[in-house]
Amino acid sequence: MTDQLAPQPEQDPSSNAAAGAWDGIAERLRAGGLRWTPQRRTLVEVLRACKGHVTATELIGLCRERDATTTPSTVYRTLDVLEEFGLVKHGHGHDGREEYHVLPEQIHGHLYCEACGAVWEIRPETGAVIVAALEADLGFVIDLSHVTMAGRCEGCRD
Amino acid sequence: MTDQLAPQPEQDPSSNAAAGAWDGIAERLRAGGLRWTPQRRTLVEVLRACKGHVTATELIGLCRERDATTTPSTVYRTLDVLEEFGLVKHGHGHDGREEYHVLPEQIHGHLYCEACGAVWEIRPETGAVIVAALEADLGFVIDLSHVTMAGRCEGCRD
DNA sequence: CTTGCTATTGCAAGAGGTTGCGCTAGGCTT
DNA sequence: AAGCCTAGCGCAACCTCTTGCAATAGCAAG
Repeated sequence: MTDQLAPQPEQDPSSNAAAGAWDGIAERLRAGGLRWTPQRRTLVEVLRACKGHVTATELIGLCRERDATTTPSTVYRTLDVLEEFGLVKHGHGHDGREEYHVLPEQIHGHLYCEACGAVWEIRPETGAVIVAALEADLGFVIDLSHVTMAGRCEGCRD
Repeated sequence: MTDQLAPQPEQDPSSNAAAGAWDGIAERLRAGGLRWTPQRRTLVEVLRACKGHVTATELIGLCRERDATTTPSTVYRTLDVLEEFGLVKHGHGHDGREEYHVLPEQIHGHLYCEACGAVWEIRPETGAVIVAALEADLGFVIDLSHVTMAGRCEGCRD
């Protein structure tokens, strides 16, 4: 189950780009009748320092480093709120566990190799082909980043 | 979160086709040094009566109807064994929960509409396009049936 | 039929995630 | 500066799934 051995793995060039996207949150929350609490502040600080993908468990761990009193339910609920504001987006890894995409700039899908455990990114052009195929078929517009598809990478198919 | 409202939902024409595929299991298990136990018998009886897809939770419930002493860990472990024999195949629903495909005759993917909750099947031809696109891109061979992709169906995209 | 090896079982504990509920405390109003 | 309304918090309980371990029971051999 070891990860990140892929020949062409997770590239994150403009990682924490648009870091300023977080700037107005306190105000944006209040504008919607929501509140800016210490717990939310902690989670947002953690997320600002994240690039790409994080699992919910990792986020809870990181929050606890800053505030040992962090409770899981609060983190999950805050993530739901942030998702409504478009600041994070949740998905499911190959095993169904939750993982969050921070600042989903460029939507891309993921492939998990069941044999070597590596995770690959689907190139945007290929993703576009997939999305187009489904739209042509059923008129369905999919969110390619919601799930990690499983299979076998080039080097692992017997 | 109600399901099965799709205009073109889950069709299962030859549902429990190849029901005979279950016939030799006891012997096949023994041939591999494994054992035929009452618990496995119960689960297989339940599976024989299933068509298409079932969640792990549903299976545990159905087993308990036949044998109230059924324990979850045994069911999960038996499902793993049956999967190695190709009799079932596990995947993950849109929310990451496990679901099993019984007698995976024709591999097909699923789409979940986040708005209306309906589940749609991806037509084999469309699935082939998707698989081909990924193979051409990265040489990756995916298992389209492992996950349920999420998005919005024709009637639900604003 | 009895014996013995070991695959399986059931239990208990634990990890990840969700939910209902009473109390706390943001933050707008006066 | 004080008060009120209610969003959000922490807790406890529950659900799904996994894993380690000791005891049980298939089943093949004698």
